[in-house]
Amino acid sequence: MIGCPKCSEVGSIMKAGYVRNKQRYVCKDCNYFFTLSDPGQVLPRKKSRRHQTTIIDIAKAIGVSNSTVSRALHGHADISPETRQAVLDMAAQLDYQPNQLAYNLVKSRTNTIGMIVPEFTNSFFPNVIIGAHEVLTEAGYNLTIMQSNESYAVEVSNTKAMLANRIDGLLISLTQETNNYDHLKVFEKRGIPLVLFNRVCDHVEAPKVVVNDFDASFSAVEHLILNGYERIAHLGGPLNLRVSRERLRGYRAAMEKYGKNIEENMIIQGMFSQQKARIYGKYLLDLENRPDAIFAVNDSAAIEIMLMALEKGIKIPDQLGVVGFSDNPESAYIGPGLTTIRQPTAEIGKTTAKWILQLVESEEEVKLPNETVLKTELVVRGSSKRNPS
Amino acid sequence: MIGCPKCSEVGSIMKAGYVRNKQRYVCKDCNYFFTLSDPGQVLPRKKSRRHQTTIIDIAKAIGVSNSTVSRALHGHADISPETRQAVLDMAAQLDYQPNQLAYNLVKSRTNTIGMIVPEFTNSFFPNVIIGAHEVLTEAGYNLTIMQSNESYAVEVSNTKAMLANRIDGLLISLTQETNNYDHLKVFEKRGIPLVLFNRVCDHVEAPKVVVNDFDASFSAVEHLILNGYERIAHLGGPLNLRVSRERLRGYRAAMEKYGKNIEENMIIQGMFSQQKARIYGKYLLDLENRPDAIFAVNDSAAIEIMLMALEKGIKIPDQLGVVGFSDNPESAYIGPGLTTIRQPTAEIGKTTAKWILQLVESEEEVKLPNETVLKTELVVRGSSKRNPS
DNA sequence: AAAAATATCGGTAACGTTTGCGGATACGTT
DNA sequence: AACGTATCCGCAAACGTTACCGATATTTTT
Repeated sequence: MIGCPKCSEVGSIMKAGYVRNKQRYVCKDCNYFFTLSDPGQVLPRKKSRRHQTTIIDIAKAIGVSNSTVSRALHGHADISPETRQAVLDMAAQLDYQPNQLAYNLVKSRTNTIGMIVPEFTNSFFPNVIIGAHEVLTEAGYNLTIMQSNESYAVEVSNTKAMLANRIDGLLISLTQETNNYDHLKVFEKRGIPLVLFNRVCDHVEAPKVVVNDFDASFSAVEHLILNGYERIAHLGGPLNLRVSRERLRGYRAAMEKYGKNIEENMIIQGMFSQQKARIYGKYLLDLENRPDAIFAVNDSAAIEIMLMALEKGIKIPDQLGVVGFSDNPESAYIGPGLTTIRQPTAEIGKTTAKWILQLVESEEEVKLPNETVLKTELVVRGSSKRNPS
Repeated sequence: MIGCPKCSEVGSIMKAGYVRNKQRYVCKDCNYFFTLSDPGQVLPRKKSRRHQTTIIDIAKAIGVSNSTVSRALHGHADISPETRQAVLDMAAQLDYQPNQLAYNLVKSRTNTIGMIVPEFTNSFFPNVIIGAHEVLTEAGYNLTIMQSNESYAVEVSNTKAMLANRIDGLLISLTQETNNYDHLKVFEKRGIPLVLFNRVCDHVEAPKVVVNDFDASFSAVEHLILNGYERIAHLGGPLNLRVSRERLRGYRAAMEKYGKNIEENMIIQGMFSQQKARIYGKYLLDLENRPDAIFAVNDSAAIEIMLMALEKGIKIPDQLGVVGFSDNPESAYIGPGLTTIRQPTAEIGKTTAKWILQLVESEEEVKLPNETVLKTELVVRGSSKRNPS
């Protein structure tokens, strides 16, 4: 028979359902519900995870309280040299590694900066990362990188993950699809600093780090014009990105300044991708009255065009001038060399990182949004060097 | 007069020093020490940090317990559809974002894989990252990347940071300086899975993902020999890395198979760096009896040599054959094109990630260390194509 | 209708730190 | 003897979640 664990009564026990597949009883006398611990059952299995030595382990080992250990490990005051040394020794002996998770939880900060980039395939973003990584590491911060893969949906999910992981600040360069910025406004609302770079937008109150796209574009097109090209096409990026708009503006401004006719069918604004570049390039080169120069939004596209021209037997730079953007490593070596705009990639990364550090480490919230414009450089190579005809 | 907070005695209170600038008292009767809370003092200042809405906020808002909210948010059973919906609605209304930190702390896992790479400047590691990133993201894991900058000290500090952040697993490619592996053995000791790739070592019990360096090297040198080159130099990497040793072995094997004399002064094993490559290249090209071909450890070095040869008026491939390793983007375009070994970079990343996922998600600890060897491909371009003389 | 099973929910220890506040001693000073 | 100062250390409450276990309320079965 079963007895009540409380009143020890035996006669008044009744079944009372199941809970988690275990028979449950109730004592009608004292109205006490209980289940019987199954003696045949294995003990609650020990955590399979190996036990990591904690502050408490150290405390027990040398007979002090955990607060003392904590203070000793962090060089606080209020502790005697002897105890401190004892703690340090024991920590080494037990191979103690602090649990950053617990630390982060209680401090509500992670010492981690998040970074979301649209792609990794061009050399641009890796180089930006190098720069940012350098100054963040220097300042004692970690860098967590995510890749949105040029997809708005992925970008949104990335920002959520960043939020959940409680990063201290976010560096982000938008995808070519991004038209809605609510996922960024969440950061404002929560007071988590944000810095945009390269692919920025105007609808978010945050510092932005960009290059002088307008000037760069202008000088590129001007360079083409001064080399005697007349009918210059522009293969641009998606217009929701400010870089694309600025580069288009620069293109138009230069054309207008020199009185060149802008043929609208020779301006293409499209997505960034190798495949699209090929399609657009083919379109331009197959025009019955094809352009004598092309200013492309990036080097990948420019190189596609150069390769295509090579196939078609179009001579570069004599019959076709080409200028790219970003100075990829391969651009220096392809054919006669690709004229392009060199961006200060590492500098962009460093500047972005410095901004976020200022924001993260400032007590006040009064930092005004600002915009840093870095300088690019026109690198003239063979693909556009022709004597003015 | 002051009364004792304990025995309410009034006559027996005496001053007993200060503690933190506050007058301290002792009751001679009950021997109770106390200080008086200063009523004029400001209340403990509110946390300046903005309050993030938590599970408890939701629970209070709709009058249930936090455990109910937790269950509702995670799609657990034991919850009615109505409550669940109410929780979900309130969560949306309060703009609740789960605190991954707390989650990680209680679960003792972070859903994050760490990755340490020696450098970012070549395209190799970024491409590996792309591959790893893809499968990890797919599996719901985050990827935290750190860069050791080819420095052993930085690598050690990186591993400590990874440990502190309680990553679930580590992917690592060693620096050229790394000779001691104690920092990796810590991971074994703690049962944290580890996968090495590319720059692996033999002294750690962990899966390794590499390419068939020996075969690749062999075929590269063989290719040179079949193109009529006789006196082939090898510009290799540091010998503590297995890749360097394997490539050297492949070089020797090919030379021996075809009965070529190996001139030991034409084998250089050195550090990876642009500067070193220039120095070693200059040495080789300045030899009074200079080699007629050079097999370099990577494309950067090979390209340095090609540029230097160009300066010196040495014709490629007629007077000098060059083969690199890794197929950087620029290699296809430089001069006559650089013959090189293409590595399946994305594949390396994916394989590495799959391994770590298996290890992380397996309950058992019995996964034997293994080694995955991926295949490379010899890409023949102009820098080595000469008819056998 | 009593007894048993089911469906929902709450209470409360963990997880590993940090930190404010106060206790306890030792020693020096009126 | 009474008081002041300084040093060192412990208590316990956070931080936000999860999960085990027990407790009701409701439905189903006998």
